[in-house]
Amino acid sequence: MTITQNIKVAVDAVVFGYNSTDGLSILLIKRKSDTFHGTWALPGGLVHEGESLEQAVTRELNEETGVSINYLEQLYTFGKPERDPRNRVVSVAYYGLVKPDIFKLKAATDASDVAWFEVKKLPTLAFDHNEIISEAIKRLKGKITYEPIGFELLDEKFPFSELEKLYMTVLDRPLDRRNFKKKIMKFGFLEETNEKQSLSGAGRPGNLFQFNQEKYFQLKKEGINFEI
Amino acid sequence: MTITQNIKVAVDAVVFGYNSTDGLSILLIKRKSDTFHGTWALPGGLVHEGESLEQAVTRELNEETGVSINYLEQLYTFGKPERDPRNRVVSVAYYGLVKPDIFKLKAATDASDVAWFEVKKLPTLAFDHNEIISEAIKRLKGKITYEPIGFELLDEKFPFSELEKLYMTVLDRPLDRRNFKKKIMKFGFLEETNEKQSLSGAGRPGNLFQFNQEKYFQLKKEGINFEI
DNA sequence: GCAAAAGTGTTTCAAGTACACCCATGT
DNA sequence: ACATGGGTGTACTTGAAACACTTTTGC
Repeated sequence: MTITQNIKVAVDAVVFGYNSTDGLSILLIKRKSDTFHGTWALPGGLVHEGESLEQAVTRELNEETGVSINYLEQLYTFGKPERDPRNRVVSVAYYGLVKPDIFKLKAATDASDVAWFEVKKLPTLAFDHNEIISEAIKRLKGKITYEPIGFELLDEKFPFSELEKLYMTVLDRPLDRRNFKKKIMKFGFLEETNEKQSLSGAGRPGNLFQFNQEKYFQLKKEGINFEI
Repeated sequence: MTITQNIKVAVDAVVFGYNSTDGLSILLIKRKSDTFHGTWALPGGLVHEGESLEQAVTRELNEETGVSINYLEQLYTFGKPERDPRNRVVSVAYYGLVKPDIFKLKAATDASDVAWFEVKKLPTLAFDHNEIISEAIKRLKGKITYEPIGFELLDEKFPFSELEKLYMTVLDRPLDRRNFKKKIMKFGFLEETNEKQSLSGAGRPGNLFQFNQEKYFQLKKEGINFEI
């Protein structure tokens, strides 16, 4: 019954960023170590002795990419014996969402070893990272329909069309503008401001909206259930 | 960057059994090792080097309880540094469902160190196992509403009322008999047989039904979505 | 014959879906 | 003036919810 186990525990992060022109993107890093050298991979690494899994993800993200995360949730744990060719590594995958300013910022700072890739144009990744990403996308699709986490990918204040486009992008299907707005506004946690969007090109500028999280939590406690 | 990590990887299993008299129950074992000696806990243990996480759960369940599982799904990974007082253990929790015959069988064989506990009458458990169970129940509640996994807790053939009671027990709310039956039967994967229930007491015996899994998978491919 | 459980339809109400025209701005 | 994107309401259809009496069996 005395087993000397030598399995490493790692975390990996699927970080999503969004804007209406590029769609949904994922943050990747180019590997520097021998295994899969030069290959793109998810940010992540071994968990330290004294830290929680969430702390490990946050730390690794900060070390490897410099981004700080806005919304973070555990996704799934990947543990096939052969998933790392060197030794046995069990990886607890997380997925996270960042606001557009962080998304934009890093796209600029880009030192060619950290980059955003549109989910439609992902390269082949190291280890089982493509599989992890496809699970993350599946989860995001599901989650966004019954929890209003979409706001975590938008600025504090945003035109309504941005939210609509986001949902269409993530769910990968068209949505009726009027019906979508009716549904969202009925919940009561989205507030309309008086400010107007500063549109880049032509078109009528729309009002800006903001998500009221406290109101949402309150409504949730009272038993509303958000669903798209 | 060379970190000598000494974290152990374990698996724990929340195994659900069901019958209409006792309701929903969970399989627990009484601990024999020093830490938490004599305390009830979830079956589980350290993952071996060459096996997958699923294999580890199945093996541990077999070694510790003798039950073989019918439906198994990863739940969540628990990794707080202090969750095991001895050393750092990250535990990948699974939940599983067993058919009534296995549920019954083990209740009889019971050597007082393996037992079923009704979810309403759980003792205080070792480690963070109470927390794991409450997550498992939450997940089961959610899952059973959008995937027909309830059948994994019933016999091959069962009276319709069993399914109805199961849903009421798990969801912890009343359901209208006629509306529930309408909804389930509309999907088309539940088949009515000519056999009749052999009722123990008084009452009109009902027809037995069976779940047609192939038909369900086919319908799922064609894009139905089950939802209660 | 009475208690226990199963079987069965209709009506009402709420939510989902489909759909088209006008408005404000930039060029 | 025209191209671009934003804003808005109604009619129709479908699904959800509420609801009560009859039938078969054991005792």
